[in-house]
Amino acid sequence: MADQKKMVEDITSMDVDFAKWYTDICKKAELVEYTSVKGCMVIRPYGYAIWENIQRILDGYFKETGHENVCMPMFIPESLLQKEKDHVEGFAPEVAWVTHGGNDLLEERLCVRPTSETLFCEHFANIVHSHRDLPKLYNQWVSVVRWEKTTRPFLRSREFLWQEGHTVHATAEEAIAETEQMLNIYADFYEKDLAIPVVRGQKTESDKFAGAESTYCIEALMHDGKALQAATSHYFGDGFAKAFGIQFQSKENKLEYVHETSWGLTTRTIGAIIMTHGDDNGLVLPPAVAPIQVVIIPVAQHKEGVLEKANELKAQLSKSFRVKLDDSENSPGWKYSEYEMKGVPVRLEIGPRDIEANQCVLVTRHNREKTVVSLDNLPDAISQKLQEVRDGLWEKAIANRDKKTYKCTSIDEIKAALAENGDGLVMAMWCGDEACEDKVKEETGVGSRCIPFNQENLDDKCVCCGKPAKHMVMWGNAY
RNA sequence: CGGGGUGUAGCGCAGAUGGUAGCGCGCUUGCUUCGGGAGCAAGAGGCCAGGAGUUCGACUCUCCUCACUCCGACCA
Repeated sequence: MADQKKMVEDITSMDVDFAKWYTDICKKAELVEYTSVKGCMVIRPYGYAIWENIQRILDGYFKETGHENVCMPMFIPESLLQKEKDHVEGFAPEVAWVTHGGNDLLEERLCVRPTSETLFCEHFANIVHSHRDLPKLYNQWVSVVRWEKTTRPFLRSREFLWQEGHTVHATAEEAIAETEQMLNIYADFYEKDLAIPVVRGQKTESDKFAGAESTYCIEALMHDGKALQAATSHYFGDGFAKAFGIQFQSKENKLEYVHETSWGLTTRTIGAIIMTHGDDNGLVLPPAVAPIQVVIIPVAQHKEGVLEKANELKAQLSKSFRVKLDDSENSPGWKYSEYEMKGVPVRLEIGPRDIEANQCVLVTRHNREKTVVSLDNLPDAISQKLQEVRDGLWEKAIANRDKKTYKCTSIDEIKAALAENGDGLVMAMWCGDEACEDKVKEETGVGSRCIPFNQENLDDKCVCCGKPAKHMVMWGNAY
């Protein structure tokens, strides 16, 4: 035992090299594998199972709030994409084009959807005629393609999975309410289900979605102090409606344009989970989306009765939880490390001594605490442990965010805070002028992430120019 | 897209001045083990990223391409 090996081999420590640590986790926890197409990765069964859980939960929230799923084509004719000027300008640099069908050159090239506003608009124009047709609350779970220059698993791939919601409404008020509702659904999902704290806010003019009137977002802080846009929700006003001719007859028999929204969340969420909760032993998954919530490790499984008991527990617990029993020939120690690497929230150890005493050992992943519990009322004990993991993750994430949130009233203060404590979220006042936004980024390296809904008056003056401040802005270095 | 780094067995790496490839882990089989990555024994596994040169001969030298990766710029 004295020359016991490192618990987990080949994971770079997160404090040594966070980026390397991240890719190590992605590969060693068997979430992704690279392919021969740059920037396009295989999401492996364990990684995809996380996504399936994310989908299942979110889709439930969408349905509860009256949304329906649809599926649009993956190709957009160039002429359709070009109907909204800002939109096409925003996306043109990163779209992939299909130019041939078989051996024949297409008359009009087709873009592989980078997002589907234009397709939805074309469709809405066809099906919306009367105020009785409104609202239309649609969503789709698909993949989109953006030809990114540099790529990273989950955080930036050329093809990624997401859901994009698209809705049209009779009034601006209704559309704005929808935008806010969806942002709150995302925020609750992140905070309650994923145990990732987020800041809700609005993007500045320069940072909003191409073609949107206003863009809202939730921003999360990763363990290394960088910010990550976790989800967005856009209000389009009637801009797209006018470009695409989406009109309806109102009760007053007037022809009016619809008001539109869109909102999305991507597989990047898996990256957020990894970078918020993971540690040097591997992944740590919030119970709500963990493909395996409880892993049962039989100890001395060759001995009489051990596997039988383990199977019995598995059958019992599978009624309430996602359970795996690992009865492979690997040693118990190997299994402990393996499932820690994979982030399984609760481990259940059962051996001859336990069976004799009618007990088992439960170990929570985030703190590796071991508890001996009775086999009576085991489901209750597990429920409690899963809740402990979720709450433990939340507290850890909140503590990290508090530690890395800096309130500053001058450029020098920003520089000093970042130099002293490393990357983090900088809260500072802003006059609303884009020149100041750019200058802060230039001088301190942190860009504006959003204007948080939760405003605090840190100062009367803009952190940059000293003129009267309009908002507190959250600044940060982002993924 | 700009600047670095790396491509040799599934993974991590070694291969001085050119001579046809090795180590650890993993994998397979057998036996012994089993409460924090077990031990012994016998095995399997390589177009040295790809292409073009130089050379009697290239993993090794030259050029080109590609991929991965890190740091910037940009983005979900």
